[in-house]
Formats: sequence, C-alpha cells, structure tokens
Amino acid sequence: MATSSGPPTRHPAGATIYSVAERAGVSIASVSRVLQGSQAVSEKTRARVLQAAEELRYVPLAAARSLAVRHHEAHGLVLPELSGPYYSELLMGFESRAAELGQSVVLMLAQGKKDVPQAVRKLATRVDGIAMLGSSAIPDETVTALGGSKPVVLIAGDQTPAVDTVRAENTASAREVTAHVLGHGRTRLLFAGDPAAGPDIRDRYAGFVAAHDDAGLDAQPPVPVALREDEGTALADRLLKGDLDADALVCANDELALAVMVRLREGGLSVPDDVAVVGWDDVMTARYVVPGLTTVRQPVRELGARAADLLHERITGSAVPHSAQVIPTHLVIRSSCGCPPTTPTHPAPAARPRRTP
Amino acid sequence: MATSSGPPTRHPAGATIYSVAERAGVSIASVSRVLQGSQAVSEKTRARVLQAAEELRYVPLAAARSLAVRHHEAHGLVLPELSGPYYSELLMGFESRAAELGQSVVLMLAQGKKDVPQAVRKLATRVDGIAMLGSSAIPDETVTALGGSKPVVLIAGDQTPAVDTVRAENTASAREVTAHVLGHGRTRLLFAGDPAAGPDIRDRYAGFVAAHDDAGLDAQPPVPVALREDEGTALADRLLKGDLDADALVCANDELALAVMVRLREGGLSVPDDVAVVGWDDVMTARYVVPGLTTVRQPVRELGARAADLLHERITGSAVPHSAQVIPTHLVIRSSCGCPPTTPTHPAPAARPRRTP
DNA sequence: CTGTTAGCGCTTTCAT
DNA sequence: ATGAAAGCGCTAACAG
Repeated sequence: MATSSGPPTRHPAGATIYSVAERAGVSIASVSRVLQGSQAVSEKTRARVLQAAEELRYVPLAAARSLAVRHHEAHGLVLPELSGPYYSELLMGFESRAAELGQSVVLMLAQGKKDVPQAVRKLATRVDGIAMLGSSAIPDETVTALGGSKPVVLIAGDQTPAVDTVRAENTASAREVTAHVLGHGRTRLLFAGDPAAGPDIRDRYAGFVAAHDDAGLDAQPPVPVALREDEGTALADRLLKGDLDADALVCANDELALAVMVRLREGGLSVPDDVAVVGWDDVMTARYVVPGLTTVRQPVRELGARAADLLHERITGSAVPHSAQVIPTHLVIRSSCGCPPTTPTHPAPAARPRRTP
Repeated sequence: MATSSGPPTRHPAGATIYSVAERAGVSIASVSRVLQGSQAVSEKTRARVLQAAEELRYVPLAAARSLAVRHHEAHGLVLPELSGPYYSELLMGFESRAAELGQSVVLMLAQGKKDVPQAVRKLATRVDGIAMLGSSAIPDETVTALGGSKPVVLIAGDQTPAVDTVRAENTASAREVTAHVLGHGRTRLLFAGDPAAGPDIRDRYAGFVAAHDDAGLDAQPPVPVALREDEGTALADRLLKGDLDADALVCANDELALAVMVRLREGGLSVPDDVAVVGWDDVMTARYVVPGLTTVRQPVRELGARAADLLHERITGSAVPHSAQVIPTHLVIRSSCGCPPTTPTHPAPAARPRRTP
C-alpha cells in the first residue's frame, strides 16, 4: 500500500495514543482520560501518562479526534481576496479570537477559484462553521444551503434568515461625514460608489441621502464606480472634463478617494479648495497624503473577532435566535474635507509591526 | 453521549458514504471507487453512484478521509501577523497555489499567541506540512524538531539543514540601490535596519556594504532600528538633532522610509535635496507620497506560491535534496533618491480589487 | 466488476 | 479507577 497517492514521506509517523499507553503501561483509555482531563484517574496513572506523553511529544491526530468527537475544532473563513488593510485586519481579528477559543482557522480566498460553491462545500467538510464576507461572490442559495447544514455567519452582508450577521455601522457615519462636508458650505456633493455592490455601500449612500434630507437638500444619484484606484482616476477625469460637477466627493473607500485626489491635483484642481474629498477605511496612505484624507475608520479587527465569536456561539451554543450585530465606526477628520490642517506633525499610530521579516 | 462537549447543533448530519451507497443500491466500496475515480467500475454503477451522490450533495468528511489515507490535503502557514501588504501578498500567493494543488490552508498567526511552539505542534496535527516565515518567533529547535516529523519550508529564513527555503533576492538589489544612491553623488549613507533581525535585512546590509566596497568607500555600521513608523520618526529626529549624520538613508522597508521622509520634512530638511531616502517593498503609499519613494519591490506573491509548491513537492515527492530558492527582486526608481520626478502622472497599477465589501 | 472486511487514531460507553 | 470494545466515516486490500 501507500505506493501511489500516499505521501511516501521521509518523515516518521509520530506518537499515537497506543505508543503513549504502552510506554506508560496503561490502556489507551487511560491515556485518553488524562489527556481529556477526566476526573476519574488516579494520580499515579495521570503522572505516568503525562510523562510518557511528554517524552513522546505526543499530540493527538486532529483527524482521528475529529472523527471520534464529530467536530473539527476549526473555523472556516471565506474572503474575496486580501489586498488592502481591510481584509487583513479582519483576518487578524478573526484568527486571534478563534485561537483564543481553541479553534484553528482554515482560510479560503474566493478570488481566482473557478468553482467557488464547490470550494466552499469542500471547506465545510473540515470545519465546524464558516464565516464569510457578504460579497464573497457566493451565490445566495449556496449560503443558505450551507447555513442549513453548518453554522454560517455573514460579515458585512445582508441580514439573511437562518444566518448570523456582523457588520460595521454605515448609515450613521455616512450621514455624519456628509453633514460635516455640508457644514463646510459645500452644496454639490457626489457619492462615489455603487450601492448595488453590497449592503455596506448601499447603507453609506443611504446616510449620504439622509444628511441631505436633514439639510433640506436633494442628494444626487450615486456615481457607481468600483472601489479601485483606476476608477478613482477615471472619476477625477470626468470631473476635470466637466462631465461631472461637484464641489465635494464622498467616496466609498480610501483607495478611490486617494486616486481622485491625486488626479484632481494633477489636473490643476485643488483639494479641498476646489473640491473636498472624503473616504472610508483610514488606510495608511490617508495619513501620508497631503492634505490628509478625512475618512471613516471601521473597527475591522473587532468585526473579525465578533465573527469568530458568533460562529463559536452558534456552534457550541443552543438555538439562540440569529443575531445581526452592528459595530460602531469612527470619523477621522483631517483636511481633505476643508478643515484646516491639524498639528504640524504626523501622528504615527502606536507601534505597528514590521512588514518584512 | 454528545451531551457535554459535542456541538448540540441544530444542523443536520449530512450524507455519508453509507447513505449514498444505500441510495445507489451498491456497497460503500463502489461508492468510494467511483468517487476516487477508480477504473474498475461499470458504467452503470458509476452513473447510479454519481446520481445518488449528487442528490445527497455528498462530500466526504475530511477527517474520515484523512484518517484513512493518512494525510490531510492541507498546508499549514505560519505568519507573524498581517499588517502591511507583505504578509497579505504572501498569503494570497500561498493560498492560490495551494488551492490549485487541491490543498486547504490552515493559517496561524504567531503574534499574540502565548505558546507558539505548542500552537505550531497542534497545527502540525492537521496538515501535511508547514510553511513559515523565517522570523515567526519560532525557536530554531522547534523548527528543526518539526522538520523531523513533517515537511517544513522556511520563507525568507536562513538555510537550515533538513528544511527547504524560499527567499527574495536581497544582496544584489541592495547593492544596486546603494550604488544608485552613491551615483547621485551622496557619500554619507546610512543603513536603517537591524541585520540581526533576520536574513533578509542581514543580506540587504551586506549589499549596502558591497556597493560601498565597489566604490572604494567604507560603509557605516547599520543603524539597528525596527521596521516601524515610530522608529522611522525617531530616526529622523536623531538626524535633525545632529546625533546622526547622513545625506542618504537606505531603509530596510518602506514604512521606515516613509516615516523618515515625513519627519525630515517637518523638521525643515528636504528629501531628496538634503537627504535622499530609499526603502523596500513598494507599498501603496510609496506611490502617493511626494517625492515618490524609490524602493525595491519583492515578488512576494510569487514567494508565497513557491512556498506552497515546495511544500507540496516535499510532501508528495520522494527524497529530493533540500533546496534554497531565491526569487529576483526589482528596483523601482522614483524621486526620493534624487532622480527627477517621473511623468507628471501617478501610475496606478493594474486593477487592484476593492477593499470594502 | 463488486462486496466484505480490516483498519486509520481517538473517544466513550460498559463492565469489572 | 481502569481496561475492553464499539464505533466515527472512509479507503484499500482481499476474495469472489
């Protein structure tokens, strides 16, 4: 056997519960008991087992244990991809919380996969539950089907029956930035982003509209662009060309906002004098660019952590009703909105670890 | 049973090979055969099995399969954390390649874990091999011990016996940037970064020295700072205060370089006129800052992909000798080094996906 | 070509 | 308190 597919590895097999039992001179049941922390074991056997296990550096094989206990002690996470700080932060929050809960995390990136639903189904095969981004390009039906057999939590997704949800607050903060810009005397605001692209952006646009309502103004329809630098550049060009008119831009994310700012300046327009620009996410560049980008910071890490928590509750807990949690965001005012430049200095955030090893 | 620990889930169990066999009116062996693509099955049974499996949406339980075949079809990846584009790109490269190879990826972030070696050992329990960053704070002994029982590939780590290695080229490119800066007539260069922090930086410093040698100059000793913005700010302060003297700074990464640039300017010094600054990684901000940051771009994605490849080869392949692959890097010249500003425009790279859902 | 059967390593009754 | 034994779901001989 093991001729064709199996790994003809040069690597030894590793201790099993049998080898530990043998070494300790007890039955495998006893070994299992002490390792499971069962009460019913004499101090003596416990000691012997512990020692034997230690000497053999024994760690139970996950697959065997999973099969026996019928769960995996692993959380699945499905993300579209990983560019920019958003997903990374989310992942960090998710991973650390999961680890605290004793769960491994199996990561799957949807982008580039040819058959995502199939990949998700396969993932489901090795985890106890799956958290995924609302817009991971997973068909709704796949999600609900999955939700029927495994716990699923949707991150930044629409509320769905039979599925838990976590999201950052969007409408109120959108309303707040928009009002702030309006407060600077701007009247011709444009919202850049496609509300149809997902609940986050939809809600941000809703806040944009609400702020206009508050001010007795009419909000312009959204300019449905993708959240990428190239689209920001193109958007700025339309402004420069006169295809579009605005004295302020509320962009659905920073990448967009940043690209717009740069292109606008290249085109001879001043930010914020000619047009104010605000974004979403507070990426690193937002602090470095001049003028500093006013933006909405989302507690993305926290979002990931909550997702891991919810998943775990749903997996272990009983039939609590499905929740839809919302985490508050935070407006970061710099000067691209029209506010005077802040302190001369550039406040680097608290220690952020290195990137290169 | 299943009263205490097991997930008292409201979620159905899912089809097993038995239910499929029963539905198809064949034995479980036949089901296994057709699902494994075995030759020896009649067209008729194959069809029935396929149909039954389809109807039941059957996907074999990973744990059961793993136990039987004695491997996991999963790669482990250990990273220190995920801030900045470096690790994210690495992870993306790793994940996609792993997926192409039919491997799941189990991710573990070392940062914040109290007992990393233990966590790694646990990880080893559910994967066929582990790729990890050279400087993931994993003790050498843990690595080699691990390497004894499972394939291990070190990313950007030191060549180690019994372990494969992938890394980006460092010395030559460091030599190249340094020579470039020297070519601008700068003579008082300083290298910012701690060579003792890992092979990458050590090699970069080596290239820095080599370039000086080439020019018949003596290289200054390195300024051992961590690769973080706050340390960059502090470094700039030392320069401004006169504690340190330099007309050019070769920084071991962009975060450092960027923070230095900003603080230098705040302190009244001009970049590059008074002091030239170059970095490593080509982060997004490097393109946005003024002047544009000259930097070395590493093929990080490729690095991740190669790691996944190597791991897979080592897992499935026979006893090929341990390799130490080096992937070439690429110098990106902008104007922080003293070169005239390039094209007025700001070349956004090809479509980079959105960050916010 | 197909069914029977023996494990894979571990947990968990059930006796003792 | 401890051991024997029965699975968990799947693969892979081994007989037919």
